[in-house]
Amino acid sequence: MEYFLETDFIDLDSTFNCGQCFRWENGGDGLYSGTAGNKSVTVRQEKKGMTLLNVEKADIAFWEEYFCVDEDYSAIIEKFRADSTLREACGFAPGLRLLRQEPFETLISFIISQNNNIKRIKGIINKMCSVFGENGAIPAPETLARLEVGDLTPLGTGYRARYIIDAAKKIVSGEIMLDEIAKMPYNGAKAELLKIIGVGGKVADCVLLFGFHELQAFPKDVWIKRVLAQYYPDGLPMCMQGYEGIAQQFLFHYIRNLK
DNA sequence: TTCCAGGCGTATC
DNA sequence: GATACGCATGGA
Repeated sequence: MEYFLETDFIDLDSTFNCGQCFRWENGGDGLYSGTAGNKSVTVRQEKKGMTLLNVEKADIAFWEEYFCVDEDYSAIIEKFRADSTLREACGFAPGLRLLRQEPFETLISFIISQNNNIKRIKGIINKMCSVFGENGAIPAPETLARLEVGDLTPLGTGYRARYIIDAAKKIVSGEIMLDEIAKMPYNGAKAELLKIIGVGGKVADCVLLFGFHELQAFPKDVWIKRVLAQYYPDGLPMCMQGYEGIAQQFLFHYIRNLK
């Protein structure tokens, strides 16, 4: 069935291409096809929201959650206007919205992302899903935990192969419990994620922000470090407080697309 | 050929 | 705690 998912405003192009997700493809004419968790859908850009083109009724709630339809961005962006740099970044892509992604998929994706570029990240994740996943979804932790480094290196994961396997093993063994992390405050949740080999502060913050919707997480990658040095040498402005992660994403998308 | 990419582990101080 | 270096891979 088709379903109109109403939001205040969401720009699918900047939302899917701002580096938070890796599994959406632009089909042209305002159409995008993507996979999240074990569900796939095609969406069409609308003025206020989007139309889900091939969705089952039972999955509508899932996509409403995924697209965070109840987040009040007009209020958040209004607060951000107190800072001139952030005001420009929001003006550059006013319809950019954070997604609420599946934690394990986000964890594996951002382990792969380290010291890598977005195009390659997408390719590696897509290969991993088609080779080891069911129906094109990200492989289950149990599947990845059974692999050896040599099984993954053909995908191009490079030295990150052992990190991926370590993450999967710690989840299968129960040493890391994503359901528990979801309930924990930011600092404790981050400490748990840091137990995984290959997960440092930046990857942990990405997982918390994109996978657990911890909006105070502020991932510091090479691009954002340049932003901090150039625009915020004395720290982040007050107007970001509580929504540092959303601000980060506007800034990241802005700085990457400046000529 | 060298440099870089949504960094991190390890060694060393 | 800070800093230096190596690391797989492929595109520029």
